[in-house]
Amino acid sequence: MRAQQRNTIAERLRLKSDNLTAAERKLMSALFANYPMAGLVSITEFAREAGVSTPSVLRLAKKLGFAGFPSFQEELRAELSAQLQNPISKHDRWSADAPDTHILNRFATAAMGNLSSSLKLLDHRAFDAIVTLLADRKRRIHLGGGRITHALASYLATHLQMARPGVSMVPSTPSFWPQYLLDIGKSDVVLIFDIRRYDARMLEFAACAKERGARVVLITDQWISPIARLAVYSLPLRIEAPSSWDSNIVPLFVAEALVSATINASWPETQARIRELEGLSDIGRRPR
Amino acid sequence: MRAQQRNTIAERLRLKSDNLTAAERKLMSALFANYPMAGLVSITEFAREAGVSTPSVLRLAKKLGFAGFPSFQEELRAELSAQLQNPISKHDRWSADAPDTHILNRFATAAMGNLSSSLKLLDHRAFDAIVTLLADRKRRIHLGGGRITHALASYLATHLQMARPGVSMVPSTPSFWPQYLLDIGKSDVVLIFDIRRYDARMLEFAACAKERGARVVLITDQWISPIARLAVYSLPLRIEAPSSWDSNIVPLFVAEALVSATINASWPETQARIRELEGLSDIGRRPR
DNA sequence: GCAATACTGTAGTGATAATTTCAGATTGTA
DNA sequence: TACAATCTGAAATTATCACTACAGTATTGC
Repeated sequence: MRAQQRNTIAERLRLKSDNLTAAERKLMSALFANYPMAGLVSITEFAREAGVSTPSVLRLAKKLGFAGFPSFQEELRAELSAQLQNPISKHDRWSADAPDTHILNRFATAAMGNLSSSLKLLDHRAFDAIVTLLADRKRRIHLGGGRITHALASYLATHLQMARPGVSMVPSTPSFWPQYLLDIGKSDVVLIFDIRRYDARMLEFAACAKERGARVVLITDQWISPIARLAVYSLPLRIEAPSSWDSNIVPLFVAEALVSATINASWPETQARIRELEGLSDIGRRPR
Repeated sequence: MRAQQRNTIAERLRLKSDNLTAAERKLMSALFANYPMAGLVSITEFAREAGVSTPSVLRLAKKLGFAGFPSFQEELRAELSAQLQNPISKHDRWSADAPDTHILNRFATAAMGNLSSSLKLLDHRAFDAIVTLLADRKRRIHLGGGRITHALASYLATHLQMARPGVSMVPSTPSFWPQYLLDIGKSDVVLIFDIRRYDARMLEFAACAKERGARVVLITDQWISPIARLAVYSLPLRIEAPSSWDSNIVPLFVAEALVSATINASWPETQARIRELEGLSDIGRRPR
């Protein structure tokens, strides 16, 4: 029977993924992280890599219809061997079974290209300087974005708020801006996401903030928002996607990297803050 | 010293091929006949395959500078692994002048690793099925997320709204849920982002929505939210980051790919809608 | 809230793999 | 043909691996 089964182990796992236990999912995930090499080590090592016990590996192998770990491994080797025979296959594909033209693969290629070329263009000293600003607790941080990028700014705000006090979102409604600007002063930092099509009103906001002495930091696309002229630092990123609009993966990447670097830059205070947050975080949740 | 050696085992063997003994040459040709798979079996089997004894294999391994057969094999695996991971491992460094340890480079490596293994894990048929649901204009779409993932859901909502009518966000305040649930019916789709730490209230919401006949779709992490049991489709993604919390780059990637695929799936109607949107989009903007 | 079920890891055991030892085989040289 | 040097594999030893039994821990269903 087993010989009839044409599917690869990867496919079989995916099909069964609904009725796998937690330990088995850990294994699946570890295997896919480096497929199929991760499974070609000893059962002990594979188990350790996935963070489970050896019996769990064995149980998974049996669940997939193998007599034991060695025969599971033999199948993996056979697959790999077959794959190495025809050089055209797989390698350049992201989602193993989907065709190259599948949107997942096309998007992955684009995202990968964007990230890679953004990072080559990006000045890491500017990045570090921005981190220094964000980590300075004497400054207040204001985050803003346009219609689309608002979600990014809000994501960054949520994370920065965990790291430090004095972080707030610029209201998305312009009519609230006057009173918001009132409280922006010399030591403040205004970080704006602005990618095409650039938001004319956001430019006005940035100009007002700068006039009041705030430092403007800009995250924009390769065509560079006009806000750049007002900004002390601006990071231009690549955002092309195989779709009718742009991809915000790289801006999100930068946002996450900024948060992480900011936290590292002021770890002792941040750690204390996060501890405190943990203590409070049951509030607003229902008891189990 | 050995660590310095950059050559592959194949190259090293060819260099040494002049002073190899008869048994060792047998091994070499057996290995090259099916490189490197032939060497990835047990020492016994490899010896038998080449027609020599096990000590001969061991002697060859030592001659090449390895401590024993296992470390020889480990090197073979490492070679193969590097070869298979091609698209990722090309860039030893992402941001040109920054050191490898710079957060930008570490984050980029993690992000690409996550993307690559998520796509291996991801069932593209489930993805396509979700797209079919999202593109079906007879269904209404409800998007929800937890504290962190709310921004993702909102990002997806913004884009889907451009593509089709009947898209709305699940309110983030649970007290509004009863009246919101009231309007959820049999043909509706509820798409939820839920990554650890999983939101217990979101689970309740999903359960209620399912009870009312809606189809629940889940985007989650590799440890899989409990909502998966209610969902018709769930996409588990990798979200590890070199920071104290998780990266949402891959979920955003999936969100963007979903939008793009949804638009493609119903292009004529969507095109008309986008044209109309263009016409309206001056409203709310000041004249230049 | 409690019992029943399913899941998971620890510890122990048998099996197999890797390594060492050593004697026999092979080769080249006088 | 004898001898030395080298090579090779059988057998014994050691280390590691694959597997089983069982008991503790979560989860589910009532």
